Amino acid sequence: MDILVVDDNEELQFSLKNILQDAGYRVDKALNIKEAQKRVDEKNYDLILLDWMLPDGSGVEFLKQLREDGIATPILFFSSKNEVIEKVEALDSGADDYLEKPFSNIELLARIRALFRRESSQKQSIIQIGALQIDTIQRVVTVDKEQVSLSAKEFELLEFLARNANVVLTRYQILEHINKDFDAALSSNIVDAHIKNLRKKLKKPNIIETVRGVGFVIRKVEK
Amino acid sequence: MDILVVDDNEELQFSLKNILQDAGYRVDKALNIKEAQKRVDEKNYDLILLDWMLPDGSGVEFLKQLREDGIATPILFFSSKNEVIEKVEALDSGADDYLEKPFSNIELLARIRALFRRESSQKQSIIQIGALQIDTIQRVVTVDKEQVSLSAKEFELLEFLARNANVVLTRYQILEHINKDFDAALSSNIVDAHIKNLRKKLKKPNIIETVRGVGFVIRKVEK
DNA sequence: AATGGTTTTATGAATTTTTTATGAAAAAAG
DNA sequence: CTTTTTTCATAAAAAATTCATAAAACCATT
Repeated sequence: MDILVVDDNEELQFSLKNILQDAGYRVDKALNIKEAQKRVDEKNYDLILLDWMLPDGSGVEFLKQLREDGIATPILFFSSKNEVIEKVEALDSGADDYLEKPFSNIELLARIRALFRRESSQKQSIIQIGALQIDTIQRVVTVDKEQVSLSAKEFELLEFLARNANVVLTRYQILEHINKDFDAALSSNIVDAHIKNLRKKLKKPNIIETVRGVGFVIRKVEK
Repeated sequence: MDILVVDDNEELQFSLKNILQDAGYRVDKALNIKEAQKRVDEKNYDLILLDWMLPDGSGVEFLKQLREDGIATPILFFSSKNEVIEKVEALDSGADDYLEKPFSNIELLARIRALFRRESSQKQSIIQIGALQIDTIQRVVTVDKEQVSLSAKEFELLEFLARNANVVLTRYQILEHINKDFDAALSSNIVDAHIKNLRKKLKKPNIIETVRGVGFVIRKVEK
């Protein structure tokens, strides 16, 4: 597993390199976009850790360039000290994940594993749909950047809907997914009850759309 | 059920293989068009999952080649990261369905099931007739790319007409199809009422044509 | 071709039925 | 004991159906 760390802060470089190498990854470094471009041309990386701001441009620009060149390597953004990542911008530009300083080594490694986990290689650990954002590693949900506190079932239900965005899920499918043990408790309105509470907590009730006669859906483009 | 997955992204290959095998399908893989061609020559697949862009050419080219060779295996296109499928081009070239990244496992499996459910008539999960498009998995109807919101019965009725394009369906046939329980409620004008509302919602009333004395029809080439 | 009568279809509105939303209480879990 | 999950009864909303009537198409006759 080859990881390229792109950052101009040598200290951070050093500590990241240690953390990653200890975890068994091979690590190369680049101090700026120009250098990063050279590395990418030479080798196929499995992951690129990309600083948000670099001396010769913004990381987003580099990311866009990479995607235009057809390079699909997973990108994990992180911010150095006082930068704030524009999360939406990052994800929209094709980033796979991001991490804000200060971050724990455990979280960093968890996110890297999530990106590598092959069974779910396509499973993003952060799901962003409009104003809704679900961080499945930190188990944090935000709407318009405001944090929302959910119960376990509510979180599962929301994640399920979000991961299957645009697919109308029946009550049965949802129940099957959030209730491990259930013998056709079809008469119950568990799902409805959770949906109600979710809508209330999310503040924006129309994030979750009711499809009458079928079920519920979160659409990427709200109607 | 044999499925051939054609994609150069090994990670995606791996995860698709897992998903599909878990769902009970046998899966072969090909990393490029050349390899895919070889596989197809050796075995009759029930479905081919085809990446939009491949290292040795575009998926569309391969699709056209297959059709020219008289191979009618259903094709489901999908895009890898950051590619955008030209949906119309895909469907016109003989693809049966398409899926854009990121796609949910449930949607993928639903679309595959839909393709297999093609008893004799080909049952596409996306039906395109002139300006009318019906995505039966996402349950979205558009006319001239404008989304139209339909009730459950309206959707069923429209799908029924669209799936039987060019066939004039009697009120009885339609009623039989959209009403599970019905004992010859022939005196009712349920169908007429739904047709009326549908025409209004679809904006273009002549998508659904009345055949006096017989019933209704959606024609592929409007008269 | 125009007329009038007949049949068929279209439509608006009222009514009934079905489906969903919700508050609150009971049960279960932690 | 507190929080979460589930159930239940009921309110609210939406959709399906019916009904009465208007409009259109058809047909036979002049």
